[in-house]
Amino acid sequence: MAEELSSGYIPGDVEPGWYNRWIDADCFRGNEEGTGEPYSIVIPPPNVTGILHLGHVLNNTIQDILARRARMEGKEVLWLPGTDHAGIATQSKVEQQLRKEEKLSRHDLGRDAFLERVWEWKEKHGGIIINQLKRLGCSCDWSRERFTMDEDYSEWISKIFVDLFEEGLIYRGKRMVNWCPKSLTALSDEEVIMKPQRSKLYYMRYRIAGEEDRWVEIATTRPETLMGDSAIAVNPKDERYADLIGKSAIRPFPEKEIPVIADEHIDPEFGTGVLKVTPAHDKADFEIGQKNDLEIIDVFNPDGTLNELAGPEFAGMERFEARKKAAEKLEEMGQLVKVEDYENNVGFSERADVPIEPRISMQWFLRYPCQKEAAEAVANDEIRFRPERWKKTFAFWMDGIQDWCISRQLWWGHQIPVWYRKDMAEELKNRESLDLKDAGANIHVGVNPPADPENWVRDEDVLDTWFSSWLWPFATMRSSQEESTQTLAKFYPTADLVTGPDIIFFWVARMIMAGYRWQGELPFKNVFFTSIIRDRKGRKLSKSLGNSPDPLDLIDQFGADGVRFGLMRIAPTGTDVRYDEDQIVEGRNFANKLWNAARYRQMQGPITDRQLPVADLSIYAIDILAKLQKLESNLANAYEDYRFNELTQLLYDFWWSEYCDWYLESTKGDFSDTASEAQRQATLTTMDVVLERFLMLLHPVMPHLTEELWEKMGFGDGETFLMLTAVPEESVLASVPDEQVTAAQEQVAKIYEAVGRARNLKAEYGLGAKKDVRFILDPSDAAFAESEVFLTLARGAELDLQPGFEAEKGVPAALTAIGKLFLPLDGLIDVDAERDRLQKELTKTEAEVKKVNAKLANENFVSRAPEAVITETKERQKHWQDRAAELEQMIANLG
RNA sequence: GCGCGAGUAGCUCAGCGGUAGAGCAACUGGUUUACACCCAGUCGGUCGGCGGUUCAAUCCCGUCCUCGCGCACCA
Repeated sequence: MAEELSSGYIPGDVEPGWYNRWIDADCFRGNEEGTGEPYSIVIPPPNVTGILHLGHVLNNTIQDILARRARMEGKEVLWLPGTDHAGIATQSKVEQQLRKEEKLSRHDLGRDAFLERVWEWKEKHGGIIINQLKRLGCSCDWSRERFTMDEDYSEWISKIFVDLFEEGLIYRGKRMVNWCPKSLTALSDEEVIMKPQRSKLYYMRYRIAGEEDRWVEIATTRPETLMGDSAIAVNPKDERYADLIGKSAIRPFPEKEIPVIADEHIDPEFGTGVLKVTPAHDKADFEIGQKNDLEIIDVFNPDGTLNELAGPEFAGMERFEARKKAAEKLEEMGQLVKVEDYENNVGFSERADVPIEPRISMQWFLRYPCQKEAAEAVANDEIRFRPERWKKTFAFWMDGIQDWCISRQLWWGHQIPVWYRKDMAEELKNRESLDLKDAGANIHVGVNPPADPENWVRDEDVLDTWFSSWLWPFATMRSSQEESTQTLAKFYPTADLVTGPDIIFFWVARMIMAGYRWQGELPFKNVFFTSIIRDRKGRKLSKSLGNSPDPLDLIDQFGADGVRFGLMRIAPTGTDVRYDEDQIVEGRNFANKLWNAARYRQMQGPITDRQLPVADLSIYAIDILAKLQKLESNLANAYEDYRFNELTQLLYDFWWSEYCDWYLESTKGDFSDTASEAQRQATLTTMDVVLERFLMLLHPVMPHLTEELWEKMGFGDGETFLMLTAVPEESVLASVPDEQVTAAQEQVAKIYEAVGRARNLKAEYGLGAKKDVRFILDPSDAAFAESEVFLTLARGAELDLQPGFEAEKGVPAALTAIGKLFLPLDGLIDVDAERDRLQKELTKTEAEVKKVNAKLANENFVSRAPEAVITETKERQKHWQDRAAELEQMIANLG
């Protein structure tokens, strides 16, 4: 029921209450038995360890807007939420805590005890981000919340591993991988970030074996790996070194004779044109090694320190320490020629932010399934990417797709469902490769463990977290045991996926392939890519820079609705977003503006039945209703194109400018003692119609505030929720003839324009605040009858209609759309000031005349431009010419 | 190196063939039937540079400059 509004909107008093009421009433439930057209989104699962940052706010606000809009279109909506287990991030957080608080490593605890700790940690902190999403107002169906380590979900992981293994797409092999010496695990190519580094290029010389004082010079950035050199290589076409091929060089330490070989890969232009070949520590070198059957000498330990193979003085030394030491040693031996500054790109571990080591190790790899289907679906727009340009990025990656290293040397995650027979385990572990044809008596690959587990040992590794996320759209809707479910039948494929372009390969591409592989169809129809939020200086938001505001602080300060609205106004249309707190302030201000406009309405009397009295509608009422109608169609277009900034701006402009600044102000006279009851009722009804419809339109963006006003104003019946109310399809102006609407809008536009002129005149003469001024109008239409509203808006006491009025010299005047307007100033006439003012306007007008004349004087324009453009230009010419003539006359009259 | 995107008012950004727009900031003036988280007014732009297409270019094309991003990578 209607309830009085306070003078300022306090979001903190309103928002949490509404969220609880929605939850209690089960408003977010996606009903698989519902009859409405289905609309579904799966949330990009945030890390269970994570806390909300602005990127999440942006992303989830968009999803919430889409979900709420769909509900109000009468659709059956499912927004399915959840979190992922974030293997490396979570494990290292718990390890860190363990080290700090108990001085223990995970190995001290052992696998099972450690995992128990992780689960404890998850129980304690895992709900944080979910609660933060709730505070934002996200209308997720929490009854369906999923976690990638849930039992059901985990079964899926084993199942797909087994499927892919049996299909021959998963294999184990000894390969060069990206090794993170800090997290002590292999990483996929996607988890390596190339960063330019200021390095040094070391020029060193190796002696040629069997020759008197002959040396060969080699340039390298990594002298610490020279102990692992097993050859040096030159380009076969490089004449400088042709005679060396087949000979040997002496590796300085540990001293050893290594062959000089020829390989096309070597660029004669780079450095000295000679490459030291370290097959164990460089991807390219590894390949050269394979081709030439070179020895692989791994001189590193997994943690990035050097081992005994590097020699006793290097063993145990950290890799960058060893770099210095190796250079010093070469120097001492007289084999360091020079050192140059050099900038090169070095791969860093995305999570641990340390340089990765290319390292040979035994890992599981996946050849992607359904590549063709995925590539085609995006190429032919069955799955639409927005903005479209990401299609290209996707296609490019799909085209050069590499096998995916899916094993991780971690404990937290889905353990690989492979068991080795105990007595064979060592031998199998070291086997160069392993795949389908090796399975059988000694290797068990299955969802369930072998029947006699005591005779088997399980592969210790876990799977990449993304190996679980790529199943998200369907594995959240049915278990691996079920053929289908009602939920899946109703809501799969999902409609929209909202995510960042930074995970287009990590997640989006893989989900598409998984969708085709296990569901036989695409997982979503549209992908909307948001972008990265930066600060005003264009830097990425990050904790270490301290430029990343805590969204919860912002919500406390400005309200969730204010944050949502503010962020949407700067939402990306394809590029990065520059975050600016002023925008959030604007969001809050807008909420307050709406609140107060509702409050004003409330002060004028009880709510009406919202049946427009067509015969009594003023031109201003018709105008605002027409603008509301226009707003609805503009909004529909903006939604169609996922233009969130535009739709927010449309809502803002309509309400603040069109409704509050103009319409609401124009009605103030309707509530005076002299106004008729019919007039008053017509205005109140118009206001109610506009406000009610506007609350519906705004609701997806500002759910709490709109729901509150809906209730407090008394629009609902006290039982239903605005969020579940369908927006009527019928236009608010359906009962008014089009010609009448057009005529009213034209007239109102003229009056508003003239009001602007009048205000301007007042301000120019320092009377901006005065209300008792008298205007004289020489009207262009003798039937002019809108004096009252004109005076309300322009704040004047009298509008004296005097056709053909001739002013005294120096009386300020302005040309308006409704006629020539004068502002008589008793005894205050300043002829010079008025002349200057008019002259200024004349100058501007003449510039316009000149522009338009030039255009019409151009024969090419007149003969080739479309008729409509020429007509319009001629009209404009007349308009400016008339105006200039009148201004000239006015100036002449001043003497 | 290849590809993508951006450069419009002091700031954050819209507009993308036919009279350059908003909000903030600045300045002037204001308590008026809600709102100072407010109201009214003003100032402010060779739309990154240079060419081209067109009757007409901020918008299309080419090229260059600056910045950001992605991919690849020469040790």
